[in-house]
Amino acid sequence: MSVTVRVKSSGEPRLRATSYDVARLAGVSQSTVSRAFLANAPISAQLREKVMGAARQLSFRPNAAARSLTTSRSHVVAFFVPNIGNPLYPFVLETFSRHLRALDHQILLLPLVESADEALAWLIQYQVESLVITAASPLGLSKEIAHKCLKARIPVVLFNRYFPDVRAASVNCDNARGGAVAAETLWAAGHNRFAFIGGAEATSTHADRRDGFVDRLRELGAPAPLIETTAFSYAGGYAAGLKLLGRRSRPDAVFCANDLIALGVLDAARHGHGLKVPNNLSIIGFDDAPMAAWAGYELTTVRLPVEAMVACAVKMLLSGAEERHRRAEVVLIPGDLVLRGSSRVLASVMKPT
Amino acid sequence: MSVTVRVKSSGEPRLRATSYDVARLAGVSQSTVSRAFLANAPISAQLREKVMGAARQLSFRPNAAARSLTTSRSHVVAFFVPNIGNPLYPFVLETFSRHLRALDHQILLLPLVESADEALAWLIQYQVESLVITAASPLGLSKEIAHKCLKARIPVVLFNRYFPDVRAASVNCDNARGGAVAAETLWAAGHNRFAFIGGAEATSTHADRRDGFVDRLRELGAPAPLIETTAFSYAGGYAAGLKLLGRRSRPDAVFCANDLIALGVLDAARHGHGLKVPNNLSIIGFDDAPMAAWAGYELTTVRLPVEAMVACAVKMLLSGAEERHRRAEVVLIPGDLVLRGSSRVLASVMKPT
DNA sequence: CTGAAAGCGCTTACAG
DNA sequence: CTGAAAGCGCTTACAG
Repeated sequence: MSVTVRVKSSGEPRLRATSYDVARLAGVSQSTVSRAFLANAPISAQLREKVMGAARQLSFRPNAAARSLTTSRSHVVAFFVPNIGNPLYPFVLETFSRHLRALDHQILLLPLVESADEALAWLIQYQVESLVITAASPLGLSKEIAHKCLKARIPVVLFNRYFPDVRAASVNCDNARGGAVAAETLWAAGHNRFAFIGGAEATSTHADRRDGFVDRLRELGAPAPLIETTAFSYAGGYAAGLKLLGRRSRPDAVFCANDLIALGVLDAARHGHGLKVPNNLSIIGFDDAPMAAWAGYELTTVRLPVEAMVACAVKMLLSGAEERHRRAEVVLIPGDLVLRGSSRVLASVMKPT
Repeated sequence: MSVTVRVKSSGEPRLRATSYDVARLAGVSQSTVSRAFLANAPISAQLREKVMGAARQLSFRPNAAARSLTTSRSHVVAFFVPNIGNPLYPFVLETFSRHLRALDHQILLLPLVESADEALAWLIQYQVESLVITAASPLGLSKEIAHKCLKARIPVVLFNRYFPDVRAASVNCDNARGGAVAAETLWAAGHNRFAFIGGAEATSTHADRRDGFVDRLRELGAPAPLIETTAFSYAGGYAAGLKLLGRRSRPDAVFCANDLIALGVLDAARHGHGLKVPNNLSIIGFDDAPMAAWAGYELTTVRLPVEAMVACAVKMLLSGAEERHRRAEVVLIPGDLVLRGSSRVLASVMKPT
């Protein structure tokens, strides 16, 4: 005997309707109700309509847990977003949400875990189909999680991150190219005392942006830049900027591993050392966080192509489920330079011959 | 016959283990396996240990979908976060994540929906136990969603938002008190041409912050402030600031409905009108977003007590599940003023007699 | 196209 | 405390 839907006088169902309730109301079998909610099921338009009418009356929707149990598919993608401090990531998450909605997949947030094993247990418990990791967490946890997931046959997509020794799919901005463009831009503007201020050493974003910058400067015949490392944060950038710009021969062109750092450096230059930007110092960041466009900063930066990166990640996510034995792919998507006021444009403009 | 766990040569399970697999390996009944994973189930320490050992070998965790089906409890809380542009909300979400993890509840992100009915259908499909709404969306969608959820007996907690005509539980910063403190602070500093720049008129944050400010100024015998309305964003604040500060008799003290607006006004003052802050103009915001503390802004603001608000919201969430007939509660939690450089402190300091 | 029935992986009375 | 069995609400061969 199945549960009866009791209806209060006010008309709200007290218990949630099941497909049996809908079947009874529509005068069809339960299987037919089930088919009415399946896109390509064999069912006549007539019956489907009858079912849908009854379903509407009862506010019925197929129970996702039951569906997951029978199909062994949860349609759940978990997200591990340790870099919540980066103002770009809310937009990244929102973009993923939009893309995944179109494919009827849901976003479950991975809670803060203490170990990769705990994360894996959680992923298994919630029948997560795949995992998106948006950053390297300080303790190398995300790398370990990625590794264990792959071993457990849970597809992983790394967003703007990769690990040379973990064969997970990965979508990245072409960070090295972005660094190279920054180098070209600063060199063309007539600068000659360069610096790079990076974030956590172990991250691919740090390393690739730095290498792209350093290598291109060398190719151009420019002097080698100073290299400074700090936290991927405003406070980190401020501290590093304060220190770097206090040197005897201070740099006149700084490329930072992300916007948060660049904004900190910019404020350290202005408020800590009384420098003019870009007159005394050009600064270029990376990401194009919303604040980069603010009138108080006008930060020249390399824009992270979020939309294209997410579209690519989602494609990998879903294909990964089927061809999970495919080689791990690392995709690079070019990011455009956004020229704003924090960097000088032309050497000839600033230093007329 | 139940599914056998096949093990590859490399040792990774190909199919996920079930409680039957664990039972077989541990030499106990399947019910015992189930009990081993339940906190207060009747089971001897000895058997539990044996089960746990087998479970570890097979990387077994109880399937949440199956559990949800038998218990009719999903332990899933859905989040509707339309105000993703506010840099405070990533932290709000992170704080919720931390609090809910302790209670073993999961966070599922509500996708962008087109109607309240669509949202409700989604909530039913995913067996969501309760919904947290963190803001009013432009089209009044969140209000409608809150209303329909309550009718469908899905507990709703509004975060920093309430609707006079929807009896949902709600946790708020004491916005009116915050506005009053801003008024007191600016009046004590010797200002006398006040303005309030708000966001969407229909939101309680806008209305309460404005009313607290306006009312307290009246009580103090101060002149009534100009009232300006714009979008809850940096661009909105910048535009409003540009306009307001171009007036013949421009205000010398502005209180903004949130930090994003305040930061926009501040930049409009400095870069659009060449004004000095706080010499020519004091500005106070609301929220204490990370940027408010940046050296480029030093924004005086009322700090949203996120930790306390989230703790309270989580308590409501879980009690709401049981005492859903309780009166809708609107909790106010005081937020402290954070004095920084964007507001003058004392009249006597600035205008010595 | 339609319906009756088995089964997904759990929890929980029920009996011992 | 322990086990055998029913049942949660679906999907999907299977038979017609």
